[in-house]
Amino acid sequence: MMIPKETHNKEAEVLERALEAFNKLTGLNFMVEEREVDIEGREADAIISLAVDGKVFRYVAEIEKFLTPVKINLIFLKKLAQLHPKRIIVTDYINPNLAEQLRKLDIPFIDITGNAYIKEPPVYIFIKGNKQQIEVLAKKQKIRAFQPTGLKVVFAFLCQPELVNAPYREIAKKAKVALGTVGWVMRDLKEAGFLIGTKKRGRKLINRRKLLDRWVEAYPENLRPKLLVGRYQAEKDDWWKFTQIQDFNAYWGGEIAAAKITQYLKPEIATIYINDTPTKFLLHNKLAKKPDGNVEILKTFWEIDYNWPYKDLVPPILIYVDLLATGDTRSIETAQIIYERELARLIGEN
DNA sequence: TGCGCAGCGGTCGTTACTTA
DNA sequence: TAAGTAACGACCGCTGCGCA
Repeated sequence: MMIPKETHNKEAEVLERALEAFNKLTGLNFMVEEREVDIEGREADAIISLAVDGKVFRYVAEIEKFLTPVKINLIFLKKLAQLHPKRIIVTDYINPNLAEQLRKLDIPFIDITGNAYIKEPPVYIFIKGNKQQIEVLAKKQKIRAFQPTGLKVVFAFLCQPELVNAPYREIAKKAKVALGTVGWVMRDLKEAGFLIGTKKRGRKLINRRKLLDRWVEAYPENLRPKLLVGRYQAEKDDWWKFTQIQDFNAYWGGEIAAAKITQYLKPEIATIYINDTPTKFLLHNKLAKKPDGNVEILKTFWEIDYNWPYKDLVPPILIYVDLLATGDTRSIETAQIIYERELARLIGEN
């Protein structure tokens, strides 16, 4: 995929400034050894090294802008999969919550305000709480493909890649969006390097893994909150084992769906996607409204018939993203299992 | 300091027009 | 005639200002 020169310059600036801030604050010397290197067939932003007491620690620097909790969980997944040994996140700003999350997952980072986490025994550095600088390096671009309606279209494409060759009207129907939206999303996906071709020559979705990552980052922020009907509390923990969810025109998502597929997880939060108003479902399962309850009900947003044997579960992409959004280690590990079993073939990694 | 209102900008749906 | 594009308007959310 072609990456604009401007993007490279901004990433280089983030790296320079993060190293400068770290060195100034700690008195140590982090330096760039190589830029844009090929590591195990994947392009990495840079190799940086830190020399302490005659020892040199080398890291693959991954320059990330606008870090979110879900993005961190994705990074953790790659760490689990051992895609890059010893990677360090270099970013513009890490707030104290994100810093704690990174430390818990043992992911090293530095940012341009001097926040940092490095654990290389006997070296241990953890700096958080440095305030974000007012000037912003780059404004977060609003791309329609990753706005609420765009996310619905991209979800339909990820679940049914052949849908990109359907007429816009059919895409609009399957993704439950307006016709005009499809045109905007197609344009965005082409510009971002996720779609090639024309209706005449045939369109094709490319860089699907990266597209999935972008969707997973954007969904919890831009679409999921709009789907939430409410949170509820059940009388018993195992209530869900006795419910035929299809009778209510609904699907299990998140931890319950993951538990049913993998038997690896003991569900703590029940996520339900429902087509109709949930009144009958609530009454039947004796669910009471509670803001911090462990049952969350969301509206469905797709009309595609996903081809897999679990008719009472949401498509696996949705299970994957809901697990990543919960954030605990076991859920992230389960997300990785779902990815390997159900998603890798879908996005063409096998 | 907190609340409410107004204005503005962005998003998205509808519809009409263009193109093949 | 079907499919894609563009224009327009409605709606929603954010921000800033004024008032209590």
